[in-house]
Amino acid sequence: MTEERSSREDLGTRLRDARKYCGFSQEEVARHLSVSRSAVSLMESGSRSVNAMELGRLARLYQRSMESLTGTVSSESGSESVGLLARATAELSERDRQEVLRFAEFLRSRSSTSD
Amino acid sequence: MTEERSSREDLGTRLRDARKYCGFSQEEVARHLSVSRSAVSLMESGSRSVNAMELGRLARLYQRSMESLTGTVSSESGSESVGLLARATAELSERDRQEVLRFAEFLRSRSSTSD
DNA sequence: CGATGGCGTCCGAAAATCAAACAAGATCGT
DNA sequence: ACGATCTTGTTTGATTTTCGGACGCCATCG
Repeated sequence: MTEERSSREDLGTRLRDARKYCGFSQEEVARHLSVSRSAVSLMESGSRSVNAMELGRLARLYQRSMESLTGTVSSESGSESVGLLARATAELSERDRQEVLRFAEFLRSRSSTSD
Repeated sequence: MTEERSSREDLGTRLRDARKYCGFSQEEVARHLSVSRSAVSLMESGSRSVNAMELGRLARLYQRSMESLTGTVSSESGSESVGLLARATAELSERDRQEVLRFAEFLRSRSSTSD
């Protein structure tokens, strides 16, 4: 909950910075998103969550990538293996695929440090 | 409203495709997001909105960009002028900047077709 | 100094979300 | 083939969030 809150606040801060950088008022942004101005204020203070579509429109309005707004790293360098695994197992039988997935699940649960 | 709904369904479909491609169950994704499994099901059917943070974590889990999940185009080719404008006005006096913004606002309200 | 614009915050009403529960279909192990 | 297990969709009523309007505050404008 506290964790949730802090990253929402970070997002809010970035949103506010981006908006001010572009010279928009909350009112204008509100109209752009079809929400009330107070909603925008709450978003920027982290007291209201921003949904995916709103994030998309904001990114477009502010000329920024979504990632730069949320602060998430698009792709952690270490493992691009996920897609490849899926591709590989797609050709196996339903049975064997299940095996592989089970094993992968096992590995995931074993090393719970990373995602 | 109908518009809102359809793009949420699109997002849901992409989320479901991505999840299946990676071989995850809704249960696993739910744990990853710290939500109930039913929530994931509703997300994928478009009956529940996905907030920014959830979208971020999903993008990371599925090894995809947020844009590819929401289907939004990161930057519409036509106008990269917004950032530039902001940069330019940053050096003006408070007064003059207000003038410019007022003018920009006027232009925006004039041609209400685009964003 | 009055007016205006931008913003934060509070409020009750309305909507969204929650998790738990059940049903259904598929696949598994034996 | 049969029961066990897994995965998913859907419903339900309680809870939480969000809504937009209103108010006050502060800065700037005229």
